[in-house]
Amino acid sequence: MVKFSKKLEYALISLRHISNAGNEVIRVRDISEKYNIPHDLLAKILQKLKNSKILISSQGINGGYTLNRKLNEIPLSELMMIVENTTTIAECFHNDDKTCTIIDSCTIKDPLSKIQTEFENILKNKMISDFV
Amino acid sequence: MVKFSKKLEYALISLRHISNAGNEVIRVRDISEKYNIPHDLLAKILQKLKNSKILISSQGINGGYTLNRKLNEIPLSELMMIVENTTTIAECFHNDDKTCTIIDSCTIKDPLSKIQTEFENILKNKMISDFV
DNA sequence: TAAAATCGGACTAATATAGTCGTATTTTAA
DNA sequence: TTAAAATACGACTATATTAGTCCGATTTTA
Repeated sequence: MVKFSKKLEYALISLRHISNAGNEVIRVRDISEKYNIPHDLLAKILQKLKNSKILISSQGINGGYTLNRKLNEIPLSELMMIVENTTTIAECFHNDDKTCTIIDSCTIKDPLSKIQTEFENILKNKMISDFV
Repeated sequence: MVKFSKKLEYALISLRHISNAGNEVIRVRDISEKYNIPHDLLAKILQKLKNSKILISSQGINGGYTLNRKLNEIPLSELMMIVENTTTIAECFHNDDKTCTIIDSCTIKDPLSKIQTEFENILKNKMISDFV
């Protein structure tokens, strides 16, 4: 069955928590303990969110994370890319003005790719705020 | 990344092929060879489709499969359940007439379940014919 | 009756996900 | 100034899922 990953769930839980905390700086440990998420695993997920500018981090003894972008402006697809290290599938140029140069190797032709493409389009229109 | 399985793809390819063949009986070997799909694996997938009444099989030397239902009447979600041995997620009774009896343990509360539920609703409205 | 098809359980291999470990760096309060 | 506590990050291990294989049984018909 198609499943969404734990990493995605941990990211969503964290973003909700940090978002609800307003300007307060949130430590990895705070989230890890409250929601029973492995600390090291969560730490890496939040690092990725920081590297992609969704969170802001501060190191040191009073360090932690705060939000850098509004959750209703971040598509779910973007979050999935970030936490799961995947790149977007190739854009399809097989459009009306006949600019497609990759017809021979076009992956959209097979059924699974059609599903995958349609699915990813759906995810682009779902914002994180819709789920937390 | 969320991915759809090879089994689902093999099922879709097979259904398209059998559908296009009209009344002709199609052998596992025909599909297996034409699309380079492992024979034994494909055989089991088609067996499942037969057990769930999407295909009709005949055994023996001239045996094979034919279609039993129209592809535009089979939701993608149903096909996924069949080929991947999964059961549907629990129906949510948390509806207007307040008949929900599982609020305390309701899994829809966490973000991932919200996504999963929405996603499965989408799949119910996509028919196999939309993808093959 | 032999060939060729489906039937189906048990098994193995490959891949992806989840989680752990160790060490470095940064910051700040005592 | 130094110890504590936080993030930073690569490498590693464990677990779960998916993909594929193997082998024998049953069914049908030329």
